[in-house]
Amino acid sequence: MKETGRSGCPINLTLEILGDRWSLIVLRDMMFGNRRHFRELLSKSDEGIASNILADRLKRLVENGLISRRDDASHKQKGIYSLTEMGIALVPVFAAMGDWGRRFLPVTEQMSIRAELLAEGGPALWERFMEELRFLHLGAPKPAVSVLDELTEAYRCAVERKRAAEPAIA
Amino acid sequence: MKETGRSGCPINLTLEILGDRWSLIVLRDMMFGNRRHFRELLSKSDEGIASNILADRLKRLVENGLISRRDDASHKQKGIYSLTEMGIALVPVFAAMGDWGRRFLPVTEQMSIRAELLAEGGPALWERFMEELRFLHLGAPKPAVSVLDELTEAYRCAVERKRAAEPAIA
DNA sequence: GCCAACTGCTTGCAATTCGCAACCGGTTTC
DNA sequence: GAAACCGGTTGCGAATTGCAAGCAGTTGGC
Repeated sequence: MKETGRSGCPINLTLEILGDRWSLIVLRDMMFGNRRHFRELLSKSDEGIASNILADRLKRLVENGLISRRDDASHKQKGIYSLTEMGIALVPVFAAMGDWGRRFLPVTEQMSIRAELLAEGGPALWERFMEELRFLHLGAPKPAVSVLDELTEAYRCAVERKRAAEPAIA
Repeated sequence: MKETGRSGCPINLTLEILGDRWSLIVLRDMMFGNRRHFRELLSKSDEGIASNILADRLKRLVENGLISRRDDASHKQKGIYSLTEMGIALVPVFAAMGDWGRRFLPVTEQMSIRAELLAEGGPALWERFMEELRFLHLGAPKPAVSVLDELTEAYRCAVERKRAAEPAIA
């Protein structure tokens, strides 16, 4: 996590920045859940990140150039976190990790639907998704269709199906 | 790192297993450096992993099914660690991470040559590499050509070039 | 104008993990 | 017979983590 490592290997340097339990979780929520505020990231986290950890990771991610922070014009205390191009470029990494995880780990069906779609779509879909993230986070032109909407809708449907199939648990 | 997380998200589960500073380093050395013994992984590590950390990670990786351990017939004390199919399937993840790292982080030229080749080769090359890893680690048939040799040779050449260009440092 | 709810964090503290170094019994080599 | 090598283990101080509580300033509803 600290930049004290001595190897210039891409894998090593990547792990020095992202090799912990929470950094990629935060980025995942910003990317796929479109969470942009501190409280959003804190309270809507499926994994229950602690506020001090979240504050530390956001600071570190800003320092490392993966995200940026600006004040929210509508609320003097709110800050808005945005992905940078460096953060957006992690889409293929998430796609690869998600695909691996859904194949080998005990994922829940509804949580893995997005990973499945992303894997099926391949690099072409990733590029469209990245274009959309550039619109949402960097003010680039709005793409014609929303990949995020498709992923989110598929996830919502999967949750709905699950809920219908097991009403006792819900 | 502990499996106490509560989300069935593929990314989260992947991070619970691999989300630390060393696990992927160990796998990288086994995969790209063909290091199979404890001492090999310990002393030839560019990053200088500590022996207790290495022992812990190897144990955990075995427990999680990413690698396996068997005794070396040629030496009563040696153990041989092998990648499982689950570990070999991380090739696309390494490719994505390596490509991202080499684009956005201060990598050294010679260390990033393999990441570059892997990114350029795309899924077709990754599959050939995985086939070779299945040969090296799982006893599958030997492929006609060795991707690992190509990557290693390219790396060796890059080091050689570097050494020739800056003899004072070497 | 007033109060409750909400904002992004910070602080304190206990428990876990990390990183370093030294060490260990057994094995192989020379 | 000695030295090097084998895969780890142990001890220990430092850093990190996770949890809970708290905080000053801001906003929205009435």
